[in-house]
Amino acid sequence: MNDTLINLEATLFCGQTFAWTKEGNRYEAVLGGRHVIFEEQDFYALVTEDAMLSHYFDMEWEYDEAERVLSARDPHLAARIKQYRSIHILNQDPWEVLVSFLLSQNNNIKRIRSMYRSLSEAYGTEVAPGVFAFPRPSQLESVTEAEFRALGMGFRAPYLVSTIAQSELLESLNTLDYVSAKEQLIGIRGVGEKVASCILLFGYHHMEAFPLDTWMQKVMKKYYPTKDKTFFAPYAALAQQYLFHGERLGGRL
DNA sequence: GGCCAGGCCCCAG
DNA sequence: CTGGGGCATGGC
Repeated sequence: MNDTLINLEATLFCGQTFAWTKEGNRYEAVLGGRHVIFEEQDFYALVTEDAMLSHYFDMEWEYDEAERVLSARDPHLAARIKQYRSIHILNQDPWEVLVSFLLSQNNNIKRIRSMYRSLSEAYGTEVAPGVFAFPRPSQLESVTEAEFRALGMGFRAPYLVSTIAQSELLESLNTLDYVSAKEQLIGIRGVGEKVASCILLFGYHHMEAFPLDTWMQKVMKKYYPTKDKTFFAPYAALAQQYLFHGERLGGRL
Protein backbone atom coordinates (compact mmCIF):
# COMPACT_ATOMS: atom_id res chain seq x y z
CA MET A 1 0.00 0.00 0.00
CA ASN A 2 3.00 2.30 0.43
CA ASP A 3 3.06 3.56 -3.12
CA THR A 4 -0.65 3.24 -3.81
CA LEU A 5 -1.79 6.45 -5.41
CA ILE A 6 -5.18 8.08 -4.99
CA ASN A 7 -6.66 11.26 -6.44
CA LEU A 8 -8.56 12.41 -3.37
CA GLU A 9 -10.22 15.41 -4.98
CA ALA A 10 -11.57 13.42 -7.93
CA THR A 11 -12.45 10.38 -5.83
CA LEU A 12 -14.51 12.34 -3.30
CA PHE A 13 -16.17 14.74 -5.74
CA CYS A 14 -16.83 12.61 -8.82
CA GLY A 15 -20.43 11.92 -7.82
CA GLN A 16 -20.05 8.57 -6.03
CA THR A 17 -20.46 10.07 -2.53
CA PHE A 18 -22.20 13.19 -1.23
CA ALA A 19 -20.82 13.04 2.29
CA TRP A 20 -17.65 15.12 1.97
CA THR A 21 -16.75 18.76 2.19
CA LYS A 22 -13.42 20.30 1.30
CA GLU A 23 -12.08 23.61 2.53
CA GLY A 24 -8.60 24.49 1.42
CA ASN A 25 -6.82 21.13 1.63
CA ARG A 26 -8.89 19.86 4.56
CA TYR A 27 -11.40 17.06 3.94
CA GLU A 28 -14.28 16.33 6.30
CA ALA A 29 -17.10 13.78 6.59
CA VAL A 30 -18.85 11.47 9.02
CA LEU A 31 -18.18 7.77 8.33
CA GLY A 32 -19.85 5.06 10.36
CA GLY A 33 -20.79 7.59 13.03
CA ARG A 34 -17.21 8.76 13.26
CA HIS A 35 -16.11 12.31 12.52
CA VAL A 36 -13.27 12.07 10.00
CA ILE A 37 -11.22 15.15 9.24
CA PHE A 38 -7.74 15.37 7.76
CA GLU A 39 -5.38 17.48 5.70
CA GLU A 40 -4.45 16.20 2.26
CA GLN A 41 -0.76 15.84 3.10
CA ASP A 42 -1.57 13.63 6.10
CA PHE A 43 -3.72 11.19 4.14
CA TYR A 44 -1.25 8.37 3.44
CA ALA A 45 0.00 8.22 7.03
CA LEU A 46 -3.61 8.17 8.20
CA VAL A 47 -4.79 5.25 6.05
CA THR A 48 -1.66 3.28 6.83
CA GLU A 49 -2.56 3.11 10.49
CA ASP A 50 -6.35 3.04 10.15
CA ALA A 51 -7.89 -0.16 8.80
CA MET A 52 -11.41 1.28 8.54
CA LEU A 53 -10.26 4.17 6.38
CA SER A 54 -7.95 1.98 4.33
CA HIS A 55 -10.94 -0.16 3.46
CA TYR A 56 -13.24 2.83 2.83
CA PHE A 57 -10.74 4.36 0.40
CA ASP A 58 -10.17 0.93 -1.18
CA MET A 59 -6.41 1.11 -0.92
CA GLU A 60 -5.80 -2.56 -1.72
CA TRP A 61 -7.58 -3.01 -5.04
CA GLU A 62 -5.68 -3.41 -8.35
CA TYR A 63 -5.97 0.17 -9.63
CA ASP A 64 -2.53 0.15 -11.25
CA GLU A 65 -3.36 -2.89 -13.32
CA ALA A 66 -6.86 -1.70 -14.21
CA GLU A 67 -5.63 1.73 -15.33
CA ARG A 68 -2.96 0.07 -17.46
CA VAL A 69 -5.38 -2.33 -19.13
CA LEU A 70 -8.03 0.33 -19.81
CA SER A 71 -5.49 2.85 -21.11
CA ALA A 72 -4.16 0.31 -23.58
CA ARG A 73 -7.63 -0.46 -24.82
CA ASP A 74 -8.82 2.96 -25.92
CA PRO A 75 -7.20 6.40 -26.49
CA HIS A 76 -10.11 8.51 -25.23
CA LEU A 77 -10.28 6.57 -22.00
CA ALA A 78 -6.49 6.70 -21.72
CA ALA A 79 -6.66 10.50 -21.86
CA ARG A 80 -9.31 10.61 -19.12
CA ILE A 81 -7.27 8.30 -16.89
CA LYS A 82 -4.20 10.46 -17.42
CA GLN A 83 -6.28 13.56 -16.64
CA TYR A 84 -7.73 12.29 -13.35
CA ARG A 85 -5.62 9.41 -12.14
CA SER A 86 -6.13 7.71 -9.73
CA ILE A 87 -9.85 7.68 -8.97
CA HIS A 88 -10.78 4.97 -6.46
CA ILE A 89 -14.19 3.38 -6.00
CA LEU A 90 -15.05 3.87 -2.33
CA ASN A 91 -16.46 1.16 -0.06
CA GLN A 92 -19.47 3.02 1.29
CA ASP A 93 -22.31 2.04 3.57
CA PRO A 94 -25.00 0.47 1.32
CA TRP A 95 -27.80 2.23 3.21
CA GLU A 96 -26.34 5.68 2.56
CA VAL A 97 -25.75 4.79 -1.08
CA LEU A 98 -29.30 3.53 -1.48
CA VAL A 99 -30.83 6.74 -0.14
CA SER A 100 -28.33 9.01 -1.90
CA PHE A 101 -29.13 7.54 -5.30
CA LEU A 102 -32.86 7.47 -4.61
CA LEU A 103 -32.47 11.22 -4.28
CA SER A 104 -30.36 11.43 -7.43
CA GLN A 105 -33.11 10.85 -9.95
CA ASN A 106 -33.94 13.81 -12.17
CA ASN A 107 -31.62 15.86 -9.99
CA ASN A 108 -28.19 17.45 -10.04
CA ILE A 109 -25.16 16.64 -7.93
CA LYS A 110 -25.13 19.98 -6.17
CA ARG A 111 -28.67 19.55 -4.93
CA ILE A 112 -28.22 15.85 -4.08
CA ARG A 113 -25.45 16.95 -1.74
CA SER A 114 -27.72 19.58 -0.24
CA MET A 115 -30.56 17.10 0.30
CA TYR A 116 -28.15 14.60 1.84
CA ARG A 117 -27.13 17.29 4.32
CA SER A 118 -30.76 18.24 5.03
CA LEU A 119 -31.59 14.65 5.99
CA SER A 120 -28.49 14.46 8.18
CA GLU A 121 -29.21 17.70 10.03
CA ALA A 122 -32.89 16.87 10.51
CA TYR A 123 -32.62 13.24 11.62
CA GLY A 124 -28.97 12.23 12.06
CA THR A 125 -26.84 12.12 15.21
CA GLU A 126 -24.73 15.17 15.98
CA VAL A 127 -21.21 13.77 16.37
CA ALA A 128 -19.49 17.14 16.81
CA PRO A 129 -20.86 20.68 17.11
CA GLY A 130 -22.74 21.30 13.87
CA VAL A 131 -21.53 18.01 12.33
CA PHE A 132 -24.18 15.36 11.69
CA ALA A 133 -24.03 11.70 10.71
CA PHE A 134 -26.34 10.49 7.97
CA PRO A 135 -29.43 9.04 9.71
CA ARG A 136 -29.74 5.30 10.24
CA PRO A 137 -32.94 3.53 9.12
CA SER A 138 -34.17 3.42 12.73
CA GLN A 139 -33.93 7.20 12.94
CA LEU A 140 -36.20 7.57 9.90
CA GLU A 141 -38.79 4.85 10.45
CA SER A 142 -41.47 7.14 11.86
CA VAL A 143 -40.94 10.02 9.43
CA THR A 144 -43.95 10.66 7.19
CA GLU A 145 -44.14 11.46 3.51
CA ALA A 146 -45.41 14.95 4.34
CA GLU A 147 -42.40 15.58 6.57
CA PHE A 148 -40.02 14.50 3.82
CA ARG A 149 -41.80 16.83 1.40
CA ALA A 150 -41.57 19.68 3.89
CA LEU A 151 -37.82 19.02 3.98
CA GLY A 152 -37.63 19.50 0.20
CA MET A 153 -37.47 15.86 -0.94
CA GLY A 154 -40.20 16.45 -3.51
CA PHE A 155 -41.62 13.52 -5.48
CA ARG A 156 -39.00 11.23 -3.96
CA ALA A 157 -40.69 11.46 -0.54
CA PRO A 158 -42.91 8.37 -0.96
CA TYR A 159 -39.93 6.41 -2.27
CA LEU A 160 -38.06 7.27 0.92
CA VAL A 161 -40.92 6.08 3.11
CA SER A 162 -41.26 2.70 1.42
CA THR A 163 -37.49 2.21 1.15
CA ILE A 164 -36.99 2.77 4.86
CA ALA A 165 -39.52 0.01 5.55
CA GLN A 166 -37.49 -2.36 3.34
CA SER A 167 -34.01 -1.38 4.52
CA GLU A 168 -33.27 -4.78 6.06
CA LEU A 169 -33.16 -6.18 2.54
CA LEU A 170 -29.67 -4.70 2.18
CA GLU A 171 -28.23 -7.22 4.65
CA SER A 172 -29.04 -10.11 2.34
CA LEU A 173 -27.30 -8.74 -0.74
CA ASN A 174 -23.73 -9.45 0.37
CA THR A 175 -23.99 -13.11 -0.52
CA LEU A 176 -25.80 -12.66 -3.84
CA ASP A 177 -24.28 -12.41 -7.28
CA TYR A 178 -24.62 -9.17 -9.25
CA VAL A 179 -27.68 -10.12 -11.28
CA SER A 180 -29.65 -11.56 -8.35
CA ALA A 181 -28.80 -8.64 -6.10
CA LYS A 182 -29.93 -6.20 -8.78
CA GLU A 183 -33.26 -7.98 -9.10
CA GLN A 184 -33.80 -7.56 -5.37
CA LEU A 185 -32.97 -3.86 -5.48
CA ILE A 186 -35.20 -3.12 -8.46
CA GLY A 187 -38.05 -4.55 -6.41
CA ILE A 188 -37.81 -1.44 -4.23
CA ARG A 189 -40.09 1.39 -5.35
CA GLY A 190 -38.03 4.20 -6.83
CA VAL A 191 -35.07 1.95 -7.63
CA GLY A 192 -34.57 1.15 -11.31
CA GLU A 193 -31.76 -0.23 -13.42
CA LYS A 194 -29.46 2.77 -13.07
CA VAL A 195 -29.87 3.37 -9.34
CA ALA A 196 -29.49 -0.34 -8.63
CA SER A 197 -26.22 -0.35 -10.57
CA CYS A 198 -24.93 2.54 -8.48
CA ILE A 199 -25.86 0.82 -5.23
CA LEU A 200 -24.12 -2.39 -6.24
CA LEU A 201 -21.04 -0.49 -7.33
CA PHE A 202 -20.62 2.07 -4.55
CA GLY A 203 -22.10 -0.01 -1.72
CA TYR A 204 -20.98 -3.54 -2.63
CA HIS A 205 -17.96 -2.94 -4.86
CA HIS A 206 -19.34 -4.85 -7.84
CA MET A 207 -16.77 -3.64 -10.35
CA GLU A 208 -18.66 -5.13 -13.28
CA ALA A 209 -21.43 -2.55 -12.80
CA PHE A 210 -21.84 0.06 -15.53
CA PRO A 211 -24.36 2.74 -14.53
CA LEU A 212 -25.78 4.47 -17.62
CA ASP A 213 -27.07 7.89 -16.65
CA THR A 214 -27.75 10.79 -19.04
CA TRP A 215 -24.04 11.76 -19.12
CA MET A 216 -22.87 8.24 -19.84
CA GLN A 217 -25.46 7.82 -22.56
CA LYS A 218 -23.99 10.88 -24.26
CA VAL A 219 -20.49 9.46 -23.87
CA MET A 220 -21.46 6.12 -25.37
CA LYS A 221 -23.19 7.77 -28.30
CA LYS A 222 -20.31 10.14 -28.96
CA TYR A 223 -17.26 7.92 -28.48
CA TYR A 224 -18.46 4.30 -28.42
CA PRO A 225 -21.50 4.08 -30.72
CA THR A 226 -20.96 0.39 -31.50
CA LYS A 227 -19.74 -0.70 -28.06
CA ASP A 228 -21.24 -1.66 -24.70
CA LYS A 229 -19.93 -2.45 -21.21
CA THR A 230 -18.23 -5.64 -22.39
CA PHE A 231 -15.69 -3.49 -24.24
CA PHE A 232 -14.35 -2.35 -20.84
CA ALA A 233 -14.45 -5.73 -19.09
CA PRO A 234 -13.43 -6.65 -16.49
CA TYR A 235 -13.07 -3.02 -15.37
CA ALA A 236 -16.34 -1.54 -16.65
CA ALA A 237 -17.11 0.34 -13.46
CA LEU A 238 -13.77 2.12 -13.33
CA ALA A 239 -14.00 3.06 -17.01
CA GLN A 240 -17.49 4.41 -16.38
CA GLN A 241 -16.31 6.58 -13.50
CA TYR A 242 -13.52 8.20 -15.54
CA LEU A 243 -15.79 8.73 -18.55
CA PHE A 244 -18.60 10.15 -16.43
CA HIS A 245 -16.36 12.49 -14.46
CA GLY A 246 -14.48 13.63 -17.55
CA GLU A 247 -17.65 14.35 -19.47
CA ARG A 248 -19.17 16.35 -16.63
CA LEU A 249 -16.08 18.42 -15.88
CA GLY A 250 -13.99 18.45 -18.99
CA GLY A 251 -16.39 18.02 -21.85
CA ARG A 252 -14.73 17.04 -25.10
CA LEU A 253 -10.98 16.61 -24.91
C1' DG B 1 -37.24 33.47 -15.25
C1' DG B 2 -37.20 29.46 -17.97
C1' DC B 3 -34.40 25.28 -18.28
C1' DC B 4 -32.60 21.26 -16.55
C1' DA B 5 -30.79 17.79 -13.47
C1' DG B 6 -26.18 10.54 -12.04
C1' DG B 7 -34.55 8.38 -13.42
C1' DC B 8 -38.49 6.07 -12.43
C1' DC B 9 -43.41 5.16 -12.71
C1' DC B 10 -47.23 4.66 -15.37
C1' DC B 11 -49.93 4.23 -19.30
C1' DA B 12 -50.82 4.09 -24.14
C1' DG B 13 -49.89 1.70 -28.47
C1' DC C 1 -41.85 -4.25 -24.68
C1' DT C 2 -41.13 0.25 -26.16
C1' DG C 3 -41.89 5.29 -26.01
C1' DG C 4 -42.94 9.49 -23.90
C1' DG C 5 -45.23 12.61 -20.39
C1' DG C 6 -45.18 13.90 -15.59
C1' DC C 7 -42.97 14.68 -11.51
C1' DA C 8 -40.92 18.66 -6.82
C1' DT C 9 -37.42 21.55 -6.22
C1' DG C 10 -33.65 24.72 -6.50
C1' DG C 11 -29.25 26.03 -8.89
C1' DC C 12 -27.92 28.28 -12.81
